[in-house]
Amino acid sequence: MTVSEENYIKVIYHLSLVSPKGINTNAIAGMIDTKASSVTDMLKKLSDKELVSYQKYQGVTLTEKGFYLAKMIVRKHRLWEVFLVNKLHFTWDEVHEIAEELEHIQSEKLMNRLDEFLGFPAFDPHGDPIPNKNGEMVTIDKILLSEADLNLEYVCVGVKNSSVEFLQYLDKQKISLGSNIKVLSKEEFDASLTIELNLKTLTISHKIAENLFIKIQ
Amino acid sequence: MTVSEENYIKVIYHLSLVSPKGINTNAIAGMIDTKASSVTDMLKKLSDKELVSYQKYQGVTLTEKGFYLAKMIVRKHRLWEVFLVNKLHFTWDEVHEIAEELEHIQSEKLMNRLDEFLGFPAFDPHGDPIPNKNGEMVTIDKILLSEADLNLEYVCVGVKNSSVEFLQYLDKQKISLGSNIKVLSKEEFDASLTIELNLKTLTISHKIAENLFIKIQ
DNA sequence: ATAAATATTTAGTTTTGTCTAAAAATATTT
DNA sequence: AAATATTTTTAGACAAAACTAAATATTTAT
Ligand SMILES: [Mn+2]
Ligand SMILES: [Mn+2]
Ligand SMILES: [Mn+2]
Ligand SMILES: [Mn+2]
Repeated sequence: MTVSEENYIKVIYHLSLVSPKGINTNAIAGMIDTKASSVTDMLKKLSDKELVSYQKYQGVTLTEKGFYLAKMIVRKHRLWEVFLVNKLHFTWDEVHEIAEELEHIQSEKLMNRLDEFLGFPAFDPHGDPIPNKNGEMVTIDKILLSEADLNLEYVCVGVKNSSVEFLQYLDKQKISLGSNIKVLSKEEFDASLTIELNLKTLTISHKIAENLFIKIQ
Repeated sequence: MTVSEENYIKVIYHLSLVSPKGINTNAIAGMIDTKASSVTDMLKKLSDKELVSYQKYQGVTLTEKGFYLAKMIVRKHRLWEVFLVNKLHFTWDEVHEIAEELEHIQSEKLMNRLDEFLGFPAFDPHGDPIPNKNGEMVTIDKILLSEADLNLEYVCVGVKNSSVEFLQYLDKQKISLGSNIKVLSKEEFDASLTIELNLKTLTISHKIAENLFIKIQ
C-alpha cells in the first residue's frame, strides 16, 4: 500500500461513517484536495485490489478487506496522537498533522507495542475511539451540544472538528474533554447557547455547539 | 525533501565518513540498490538544490547544507531506534528497518521532544553517536576488535555492521555493548581470535572481529 | 602509448499519481 | 418530458523516480 492509496481508503472510511450509502467521487476529491478525475483513477486501482466496490457513476463502498485496513490506519493515527499528547506533552491542536505522517509507518508490531506502552487507550485526545488490533472499538452514545436538552448535566466527550482553530478556541474558553456542561438557554434567533461550564456562565455560537460532543453525566 | 532525496543524502553522508574524497556514483548505487543512471539523475537534482557539489565523472560531496541535513536524518533514525529499544522493548536487530521509515517524519519539534523524553541519549542501540539538534555529536576513540592488542582489557562499544544476522549472532554469543573483552591469542592462518568474554573463553572469526568496535577500559 | 576494462552519463521508456479539457451520464428544474 | 445543471468519466499530458541500452569518459593493463 502506498501513502496515497492509504489516504484514499481512510477518507472513504470517514465519509462512510457519516453517509453509509455509496460515496461520491466529488466528496472524496473535496476531502483529499484533489481533482475528481484523479479520484476516478484511484478508485479503479483500489477496486482492482479489492479494497472497494466500485461501479461507474454509482459511487464507492469499502469491501470487508478495505474496511479493516481503514480501521488499522485510523488505529495508528489515534495511537500516535495519544503518544504525542500523553508522553511528549504536545497539545491537542498540534498532533493531527504529525499523526497524518506517522499513520503510514508500516509495522503492526510497532503499533501493538505502542498500544501496550500507552496502556491500551480507548480514546484519542479528541475523544475519538481507537480500534484495537482486531478493528473493534467502543461506542458511546454521544450527541452534539446543539441537540442538548435544557438544564441537564452533560460531560464533554469529544470534538467533531479537529482543526487547530477550533481546538485553540476551546482552550481559550477552558472547554476540554471531561468539562461539565449544562445548557441554560437557547437563543431563538441564531441558535446560540448560554451554558454553564464548570460553574461559570458562557455564551457560545451554534457553530461551536454543533462541533462538540457531549453525553449525559 | 522527498523520502528518495533524503535517502540519497544519508547514503552520501555515510560513504563520506569512510572515504572523505568524492563519492562514486557506483558506490551510491550499491548502497541504495538502484542503477548508476538513476544515481546520476538524482545527483543533478541534489546539486540544483545545493545539497551536494557535483561535477560529471568527478564524484560528489555534501555541501554544508547537505551535511547538516544528513545529520538531522541520522539523528532521527538513531533517536527512534533508542525509543524502540528503551521504551517499546524491541531487540537491537529489529529496529533498523522500522527506523528507516520513521527517519523521514518531518517534525523538528517531535524529535526534540522525543530526545528529551529519552533523556538526551548520546548513543543508539548499536553504539552509534546521536547528533544533537545542532548536528554535534560525541566521538570516542574506538577501534576494531581485529586491531586489538593481546591481553589488554577492552569494552565492546559498537557494531560496524547492523545486519539482523550479525546482531543475532552476537546475542547467541552473549556479546553486547558493555561486554568486557580481552584477546588471548590470534591464529596466524585465518586471523581468528580467541577472546575472554565476561570471564568465558570464546573463538571468533576475523569477519566477526572486524565488525565489532571496542575501546580500552 | 595504445588497447581493454570499468565507471559514468545520456537518451529514451515505464510507472505512479497528478492535472486540464472534453465527453458522457445522472440529477434537477422548468 | 425537455432543457439545464451537475457530477463523473475519459483522453491526453506532465513530473518524479525508476529502468535499459547505448554512448562517452576515465582508469588499468599490456
Ligand atoms: Mn487526527
Ligand atoms: Mn484525533
Ligand atoms: Mn539503523
Ligand atoms: Mn543504529
